[in-house]
Amino acid sequence: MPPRYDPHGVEERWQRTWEEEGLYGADPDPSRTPYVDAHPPPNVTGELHTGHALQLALGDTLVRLKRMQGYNVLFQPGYDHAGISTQSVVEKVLVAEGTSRQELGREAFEARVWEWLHEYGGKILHQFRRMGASLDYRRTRFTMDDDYVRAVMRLFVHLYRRGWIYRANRIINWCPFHETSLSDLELEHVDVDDTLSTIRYPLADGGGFVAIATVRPATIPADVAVAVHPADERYTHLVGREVIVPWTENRVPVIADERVEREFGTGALKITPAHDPNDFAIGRDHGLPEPSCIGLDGRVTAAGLEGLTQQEAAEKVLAWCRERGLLEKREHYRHSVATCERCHSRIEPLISLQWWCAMGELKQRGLDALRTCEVRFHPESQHRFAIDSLENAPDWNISRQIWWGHQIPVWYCPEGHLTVEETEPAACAECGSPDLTRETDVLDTWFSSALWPFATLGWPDETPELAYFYPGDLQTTAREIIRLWENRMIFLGLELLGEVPFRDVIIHSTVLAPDGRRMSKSLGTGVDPLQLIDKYGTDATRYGLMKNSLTQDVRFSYSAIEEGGKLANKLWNAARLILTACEGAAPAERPATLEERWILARLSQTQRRVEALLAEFDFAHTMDELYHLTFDDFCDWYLEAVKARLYDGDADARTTATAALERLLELLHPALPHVTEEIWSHLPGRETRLIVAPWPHAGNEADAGALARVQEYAQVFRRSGVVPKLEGDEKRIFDAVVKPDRAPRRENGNVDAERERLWAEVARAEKMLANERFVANAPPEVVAAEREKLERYRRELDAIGG
RNA sequence: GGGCGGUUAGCUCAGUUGGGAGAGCACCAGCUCGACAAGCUGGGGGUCACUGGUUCGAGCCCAGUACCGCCCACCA
Repeated sequence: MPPRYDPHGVEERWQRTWEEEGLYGADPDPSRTPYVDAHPPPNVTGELHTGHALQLALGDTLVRLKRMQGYNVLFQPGYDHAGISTQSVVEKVLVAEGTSRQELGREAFEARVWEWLHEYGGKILHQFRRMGASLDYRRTRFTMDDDYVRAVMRLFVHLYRRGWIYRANRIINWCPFHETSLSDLELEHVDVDDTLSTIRYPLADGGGFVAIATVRPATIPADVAVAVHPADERYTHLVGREVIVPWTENRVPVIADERVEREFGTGALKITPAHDPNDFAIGRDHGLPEPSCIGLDGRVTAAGLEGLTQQEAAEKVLAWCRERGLLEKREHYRHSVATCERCHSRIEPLISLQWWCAMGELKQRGLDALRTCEVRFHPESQHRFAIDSLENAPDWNISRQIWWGHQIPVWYCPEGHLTVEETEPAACAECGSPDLTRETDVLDTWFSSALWPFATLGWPDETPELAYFYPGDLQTTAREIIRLWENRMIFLGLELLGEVPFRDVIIHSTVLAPDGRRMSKSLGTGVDPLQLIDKYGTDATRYGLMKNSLTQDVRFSYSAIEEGGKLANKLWNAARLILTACEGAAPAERPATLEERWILARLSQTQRRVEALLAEFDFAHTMDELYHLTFDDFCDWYLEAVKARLYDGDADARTTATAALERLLELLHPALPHVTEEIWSHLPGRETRLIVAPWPHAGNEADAGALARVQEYAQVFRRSGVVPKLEGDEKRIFDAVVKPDRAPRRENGNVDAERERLWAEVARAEKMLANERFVANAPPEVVAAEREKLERYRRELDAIGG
């Protein structure tokens, strides 16, 4: 065993060994209790980032604990086909090759995507392996696998027959680059500098005008009304009259609606239902028409402006207004606009025929499960957020106009009848026409992701896996996908299988860059976890990420990773001492010494503490406990106390030390799997791997405080230089650990300073105890604790001759 | 605008029903004593963001303010 622990090579070797020996695998076994964590499938084109790394560290730590505790653990891996993301990546390749998706045509494009995926996709699961994630890789699933596609089709047909899927014209977010609709959740809002124009709409019956403010004059040709707030006295006399829209010179009504902000602009709002979500809602409620003046390519279609960009059209319209004295003013205006989160094109709100999933009953079932805590989000604040999100969930736009994805299983006949089947029907269900055309839209990626916890187990077939592993137990995810994913898995699990897919959802912290900003490639603030693994090792990276994971947002910290590296090295050297000090010593029989009873008690105590912390998913404090157990208790006190006997060849000391080390390794394994398994393999007589070693039973903790007095006196000695009066075992341990004869000589000043400090403490405690109100009002145990402290300070003062 | 989190040592963060301000890193000093210099021991360093309140006593509880951040919404 070399004097330094080097994770390189060791970690990858164990990752291979565990997987090859089938120790990650889980199969149905009715004699054992299952524990299931269906890990969020990353994008098939994705790369490991710190969010994944933290997510894996948390999930894997818990799953390893459960495995040791005897559960039949299924940690489910897989990929998501990630519709728009993947299509974008491949399209970029095509552009670089001088061709395009349109040129290839749909079928060839899809083939090309598969080709690309076979070559470049799916690398991220190899990166998951580098995190030591004990996923059952044999069971890797892809949301475009044949079986999975069948599950998605079944879901669509199921929901359609339930009457919850419908087709309707609504205003949607249109991405002109990807040429598809996007859900609200796929947008990114960015601030832009813009111009706010105030334009006068003359009253049709003469006698003045109404001025409105707009940032999009190009949409004026599609105006169908001007709206004012019903309580706005400036305008009440105009409601019901008509104004003339510039450029088109159409007559439109002035209407009253409470959604108009009186304070913004002039307090009057032009209504363009076809190109603004808010206007769309107002228009529908007032029964207004919905003419359009902008096409799918983002260009203007209005009469006289055909084919112009919106910028060009705006200038023409504004010039028209200026000539007629209708342009009141133009001013700089900074506001946020919606962009596509993938390509950052500006989103066009358009009215379009789309497929929708009604949320009514599904939402209700999900809410019931959340409110009764059948599923619990952790921390509690995220549980409330999940409920709020679901309560406010609008109907779900499930169709996308892209090519990479699950094509919607709807066929149209020439008569316009719809046939909805899982597989291609021979004829129209209504008129029998064999002339069928399939819907070209594909489904929203999250529609298929929502099946993950059960489609991975074989649903809709009644497989042994589904029967045994469903419902699962755990989900570990990021905050931003609670609405996109978690809530939908919950209500679909209830709808399709009658049970929630998991009990607990850990919402982990967001890892911010060291400077406190969001980690992002474009800001250059990202930290690459693979580089961390290369530099510090996987165990250190896992430890460091989990150490700082307590609050909602947490800054990345290199020093926390380094701390993990030190912990691994410390452990390594503790093992080196125990294993090399007295090789080949003969066994003997003697009662356990004070320090031996103490360390075993401390190990049990920490174990129970760790179990309690992990039951509450408190990983940060778990790391803290493990660190101090290893450094302070195990190395600095216990090993220092028994070291001499180990070198003297005391076989009992070695036996106990090895047993204590085993316990320590077991406690540390879930968090630091590699270094612990490596040390474990050096222990004599190992028959099983640590990864599947049984989690220990908590033992006797009576002696956990046995060294308290020695530790107190060590403090006093180290500060004052006065050797305390101790006897027997206590003196022996004190001498071995503190080594008073080797300590540097102290000047009298040290004694005086320590004496002064203790006197101050005594005075403070005496004052508190003399305070009648304190003694009367404070809880008895607090008063008792204060008396104990006072006694301790007096004892320590006595020890240094105060 | 809404929701949530944060503000404690130079940095990253703990601080468990209110009762002696902590850890790791960094810094300084001393230790090569048969595991580990990625070590051991000690030390310096804090107006616990601010204001007010409750209390014998507040980092912690209450009210308010400021600033930082994450998520959501979108007033055209």
